Amino acid sequence: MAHRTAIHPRAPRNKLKHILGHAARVFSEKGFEGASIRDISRASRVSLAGLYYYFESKQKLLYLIQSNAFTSILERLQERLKSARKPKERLRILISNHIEYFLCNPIEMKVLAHEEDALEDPYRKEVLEIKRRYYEIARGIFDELRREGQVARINPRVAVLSLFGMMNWVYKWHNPEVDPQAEVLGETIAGIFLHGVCNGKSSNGARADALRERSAEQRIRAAG
Amino acid sequence: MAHRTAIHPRAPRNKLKHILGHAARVFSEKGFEGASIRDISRASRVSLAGLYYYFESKQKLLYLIQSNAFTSILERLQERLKSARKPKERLRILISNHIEYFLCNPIEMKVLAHEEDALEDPYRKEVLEIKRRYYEIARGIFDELRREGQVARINPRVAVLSLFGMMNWVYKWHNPEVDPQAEVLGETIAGIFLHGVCNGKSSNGARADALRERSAEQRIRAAG
DNA sequence: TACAGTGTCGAACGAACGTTCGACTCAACC
DNA sequence: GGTTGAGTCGAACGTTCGTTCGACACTGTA
Repeated sequence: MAHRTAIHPRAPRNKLKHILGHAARVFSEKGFEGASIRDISRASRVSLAGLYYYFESKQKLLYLIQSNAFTSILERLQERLKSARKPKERLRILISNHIEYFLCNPIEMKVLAHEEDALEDPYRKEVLEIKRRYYEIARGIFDELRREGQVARINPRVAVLSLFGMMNWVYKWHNPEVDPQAEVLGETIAGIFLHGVCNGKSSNGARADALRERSAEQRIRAAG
Repeated sequence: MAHRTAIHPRAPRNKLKHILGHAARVFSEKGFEGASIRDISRASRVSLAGLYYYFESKQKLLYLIQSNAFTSILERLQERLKSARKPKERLRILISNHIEYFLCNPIEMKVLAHEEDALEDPYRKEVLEIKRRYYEIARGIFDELRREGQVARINPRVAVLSLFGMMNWVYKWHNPEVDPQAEVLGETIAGIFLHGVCNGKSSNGARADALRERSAEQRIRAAG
C-alpha cells in the first residue's frame, strides 16, 4: 500500500490535501460564498461528484481548511514557546510565528481571517474554540508582562486584540515585492506593540508614560 | 412637491437611503455574495422588481453603500483636521475620527472593511481611489511626524498600515457591552501607536529606542 | 473466477440566483 | 378628459447553485 502511490497514477491518499489546497485558493480569490463547487472542481481537476467522495459538504470543506490551518499555526506556536520564559521574548515569538505563518501560507490564512463568519454552527463553534485558545495564549503572555510591571495602564483585551488587528490585517496589504519579509515585518509589529504598551521600567530604561493619563482630555479639546 | 412626502404614504425621495440602510445590514450579516436581492427585498419591504428602480445591479448597490460611507468618513476627517497643525495632534484626530465613525456606523463600516474584494472593476477602482486618498492623508501626517524627528527608524508604509490594521480590525471583536466606547478606544489605539513608533525626543522626553536595532538578531536566536 | 471495496464521474435533481418585462396606480399638468 | 411620468409589483426569464444517484473501472483477496 505504501508503494502503490508511487507506481500507479490512480494515487489516493494526498488527494484530499490536493483538493484542500485548490479549494483554499479558490475561496481566497472569490470568497466562500462567491466560489462554487464547480470552480473547485475545475481548479483541482476532480469531477463535481468526485469531490463529494472526500468531503460531505461545502461547509465541511471550509471547516477542514480553517481547522487545518489554525491547528497547525497553534501547534507551531506551542512548540516554539517552549524555548522561552521571559514574557517579552514569548510575545516576540508569538508575533514572529504568526507573521511567518501568514506570509508562508497567505492563501489559507486569508481564508481563515476573512471567512470566519461563513462557517455555520456545528463547525463554527469548533473553529471558534481554537481561536479562543489562541487568544488565551496571547492574553496570558500579555498578563505576565503586566504582572512584571512592564506595561502601562491599558485595557488588556483591547491591547491584545489591537495586536491581532495589526497582524491579521497584513493579508489585506502585504505585497512580497515591495514589503518586508516575515522576519523584519514581525520585528516591526513587535516593536510597535511592545514600545506601544510598555512603560519601559525594566529592560529598556525609559519612562515615556504618564502622559497617557492626560490624553483623554487632550483629545476632547482637540477634536471638539 | 415638498409637502407631498409628508401627506401621502407614497413617499418618494429617501427611499434609496431606506433601501441602502437595509441592504447594508443584510450585507454585513450574510456577506455580499451570501446575501440575495430577495433578502434585501424582504428586509426593506420593497418588491424584488421595485428595488431595481433605485439601482441597476447588485454590484451598484454595494458600490453605493461603500462609496457613501467612505466619502462621508473622509469628508468628516478633512473637516476635523482643519483645527490642528501639529502632526501628533492630527494623527490623534485621524484615529479618533476613524474609530468614532466605526462604532457609530458599524454596519456600513463592516461592509466597507469586509467586502472590498467583492466589488468589480468599474466600481472597484472608484472605491480604491477614495481609499488611496484616505491612506495618503494618514501617510502624510506620519511623514510630517518623521520629519520632525519624533519617529524611530521604521518602515513608514508598514507603520501606517499597521495602524489601519488595529483600527479596521475593531469591527471583528468590538462588543459595545464590554468594550470601551469610541473615545477611550481611540485613545488606547492612539497611545499604542504613538508610543510604539515614537522615539520620544520632543514632547514626551524619553529614549526607549535603539534596542530595536538589536531585536532582529535576538529573534533569530529565540525562535530558531 | 468471483467478490468486495475504493475511487471516479456524467447526468440529473430541485432550489435559488440576478435580472427583466409588462402592467398597473396615482398625482400632476394640458 | 386625456396624457405623461414616476413608482411599484407579480410573474417569469435563463442560469447557476449544492448535492445526489447509479454506474463503471480497477485492485487486492479468496
